[in-house]
Amino acid sequence: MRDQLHPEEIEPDGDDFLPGLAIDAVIFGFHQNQLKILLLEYRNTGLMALPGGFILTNENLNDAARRVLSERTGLSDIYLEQFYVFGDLNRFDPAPMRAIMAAKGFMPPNNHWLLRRFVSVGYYALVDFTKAVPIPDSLSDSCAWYDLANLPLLMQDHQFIVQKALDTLRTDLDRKLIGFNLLAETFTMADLQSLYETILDQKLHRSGFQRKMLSLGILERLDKHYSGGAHKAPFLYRFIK
Amino acid sequence: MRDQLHPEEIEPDGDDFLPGLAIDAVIFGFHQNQLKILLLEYRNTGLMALPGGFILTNENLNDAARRVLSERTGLSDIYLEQFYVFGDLNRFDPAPMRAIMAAKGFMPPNNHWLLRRFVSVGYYALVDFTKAVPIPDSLSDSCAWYDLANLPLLMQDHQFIVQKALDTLRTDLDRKLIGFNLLAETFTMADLQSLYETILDQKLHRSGFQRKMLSLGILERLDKHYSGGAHKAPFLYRFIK
DNA sequence: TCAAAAGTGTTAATAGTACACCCATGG
DNA sequence: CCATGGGTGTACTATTAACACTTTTGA
Repeated sequence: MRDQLHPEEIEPDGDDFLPGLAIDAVIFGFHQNQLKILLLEYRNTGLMALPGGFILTNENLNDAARRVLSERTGLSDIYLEQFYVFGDLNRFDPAPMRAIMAAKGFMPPNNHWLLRRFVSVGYYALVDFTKAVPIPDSLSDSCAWYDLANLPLLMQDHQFIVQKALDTLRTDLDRKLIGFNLLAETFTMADLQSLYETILDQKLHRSGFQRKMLSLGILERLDKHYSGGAHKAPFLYRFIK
Repeated sequence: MRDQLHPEEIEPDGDDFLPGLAIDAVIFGFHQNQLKILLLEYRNTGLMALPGGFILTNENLNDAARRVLSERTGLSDIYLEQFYVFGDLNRFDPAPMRAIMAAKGFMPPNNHWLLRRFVSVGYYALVDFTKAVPIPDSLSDSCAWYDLANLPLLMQDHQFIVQKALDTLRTDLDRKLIGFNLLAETFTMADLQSLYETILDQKLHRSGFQRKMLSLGILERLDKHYSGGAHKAPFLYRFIK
């Protein structure tokens, strides 16, 4: 359900927000050949959750998602995509949220708006790991990157949401030019291939990959990158805007 | 926003439903080589709209969509897919809904729940045209098929929703085995090709299409179909379950 | 026997896979 | 001068596209 509270969200009516509707964000980053996502931790409860938020009554849904993303990463202009709406009744379980609020010393009434049923719109986002600055929300104690391959136990159905986001990311990888949003401004072909291999969880052929990427006509070749390694220096590339 | 009202929906609080959340359904059918969708008409207002509905407080989101589909077509086990959530503020315009209710002799108070802002989950559905029995909802005067290529003016952003559904249908056509849900139980290869050509709005090569479909291994060849035409009788096919 | 439509075959073009080769680089 | 990684070349294969040929059907 939800995890991010501003002071006004503690109020029992939640009048500033659309009722019963939330956003859950699976924020992907890529670092040292590993896919990572941002998770929030509620220390006194042991609960971990996806970043999320609510929609202001005078705010577009997609803008609310961008706001959540920006609040958790400090970044704007993030690649963002809706991928599914989670609306099953069995998501409804007020216990974790009550525990989280209690751990913060707030005892909500039983009819508190945060303890009601929520339908959640899932978004996935792709950010430059080196640029993002994870920032906890008002109810969580930490916001940090976690290896997708080695996630801790997540509250509610957040594990399922992550899986669905990853599935969507994989099928979108061909059709959209997604890979580039996870890399720094310039990168080598090996960086790009490693990203693709990590997302798809399979090895790709080096020469074929190189020519396929170049044939797309979306890469600009820059100077060579001298890493200090004892081998031919690879070209750097940049995504043509 | 919304168009389908049960008696209990006329009540000003809408307590039986999740507040501010609706479903809009783009229901595709295929007949005489034309893609069609179901539309509702509100005669006294001149307004036309997509079928839609709300989510009961004790109902799964996807089940609500299935219910709406079933109520408008008389069919169950319909192919159904979420495709987008429409949550922009500029969708919010209570005038059409007020006009619709007024035309039915009901003057809603200004704070009536149906006149508030709605976020709408878009679903597209694929149904067998010959089996569906279009049924209006309690506020509309007709429910009928309309040529996608020649749609009337739709209320609010429903034209945009249809376009987005069609875009999704096209990109899904390869990845999922979608085509078959729009045809009768048995069909000729020409029927199937015509369906694909209509959805994609482009000509396909006959022999290539035939072999590609057969190579998928999902078609069962049945008896020949003698149409009375002065030409070779085509085989009928059925989708292997 | 003819025209129309259906099924299959043939070839060319294209894209994808696998592997090989040579080059640059720093130790 | 060697090991390593990088860029490109080439052969092979699978898929797709384009067109041709043959068969069936009812008039």
